Amino acid sequence: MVQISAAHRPEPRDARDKSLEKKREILDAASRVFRRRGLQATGMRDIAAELGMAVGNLYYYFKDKEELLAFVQEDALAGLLEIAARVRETGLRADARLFRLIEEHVVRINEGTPGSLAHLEVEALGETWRREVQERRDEYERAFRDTIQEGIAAGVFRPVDPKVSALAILGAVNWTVKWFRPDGRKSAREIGREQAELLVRGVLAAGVTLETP
Amino acid sequence: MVQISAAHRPEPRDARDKSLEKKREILDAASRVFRRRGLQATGMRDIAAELGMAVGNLYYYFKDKEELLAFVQEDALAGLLEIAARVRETGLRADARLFRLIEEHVVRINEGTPGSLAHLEVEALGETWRREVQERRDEYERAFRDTIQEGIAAGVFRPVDPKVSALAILGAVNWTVKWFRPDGRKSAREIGREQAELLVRGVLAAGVTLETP
DNA sequence: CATACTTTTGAACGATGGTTCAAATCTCCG
DNA sequence: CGGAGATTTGAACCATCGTTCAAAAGTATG
Repeated sequence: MVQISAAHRPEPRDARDKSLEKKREILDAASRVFRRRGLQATGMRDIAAELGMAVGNLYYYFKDKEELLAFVQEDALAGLLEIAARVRETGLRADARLFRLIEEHVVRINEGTPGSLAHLEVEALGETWRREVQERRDEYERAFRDTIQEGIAAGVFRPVDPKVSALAILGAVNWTVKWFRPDGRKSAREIGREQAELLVRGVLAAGVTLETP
Repeated sequence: MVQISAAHRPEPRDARDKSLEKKREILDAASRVFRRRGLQATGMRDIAAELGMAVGNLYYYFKDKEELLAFVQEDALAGLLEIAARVRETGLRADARLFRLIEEHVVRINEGTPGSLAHLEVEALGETWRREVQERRDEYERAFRDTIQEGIAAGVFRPVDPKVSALAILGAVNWTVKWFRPDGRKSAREIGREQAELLVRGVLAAGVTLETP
């Protein structure tokens, strides 16, 4: 969820909703352009052009480029965290849950605008925002680490280092944004499932048969 | 290897070597700054500062920023391709070779300056140079794809999609540059070996025992 | 030394990008 | 309709970045 810093403290309800809605529009447009042109390469003017509005107007909704960037990243991470929560609720065995985490992650970041890949470049943020975003990212990584940890405890996974394994997995899936093409041979879901199979098998203990959801 | 376009066509031997040596120095310095500040974020002035020289001097050795960038990337890829060739020569079984490819890749891009991570951002290059660099990168990716393919043919790997698997592996290992810290708990080699074990096991056929070099 | 060359310098130029702001426009409610 | 706020505009400002260039410094050779 996006945390709104009401710049103008408007009347109770209507105006506030209107403003929030507009912020959403801007975030979505920014996501779209980021994906198309790359994060660092897109300027405020590009984002404004995508919306058909004047540059200056962006600054009515966001303090500066960094704040806009941070919001986009938090937004993307919020979506992923929601997925993680849903997967956890299934109560499936660790391998099946890890499988799903991977599959859904690949689908999410590669199709549909709200996915966005922006959170992959935290370096672009200044000290203040970076911590904020990184905290969320750590939370998301923890979903992977915990699942791996639980799998080890349950004996379905080998005794790997949960941190290194989680980062290997996240690296593999995040990398897909660099080469996935919507008009390619395979869908995001197909690729997600293939990668899930590879990566989950990589941590599976000997003698255990993979449980795929 | 770096392909030198002798800008000034100097006398036979000495001057040429001197110039080449200087180019090396610049490439190394550029690599260092890129790693520290990020690719897009570093300017010509930063690179010059790293060397303690004036900005303009860079343009005596490289036509423009793009050429410098392309050379850094080709340089990094050349190092990786050399590793790939050496691994192939070992004649080991496919799983052992893939293991080594992964291990050495992680070591190379994470320690020592000449490793560099610059080749991860091909988008920064213009049309002309991009093809040049991408061709080399494809060649490197082919080393992974071929090894996987051979493993499948030999029955040591499951029948995975070599392309998707290769990209998953490369994603996992390339991602290490985003989180590896030289002063962390584990060395680049340790991390490389752990990831190699995870990733190779991921493609291993049922019943085959991993052969680690 | 003197000469011819390579190498280095740093100021300056033009373009671009983030940002500001006063004015114009829109939106609602009395 | 009128006026008070919210929203939008776009020109202008300023810093930065890639790049150029004429001049200075260095280096080797006769």
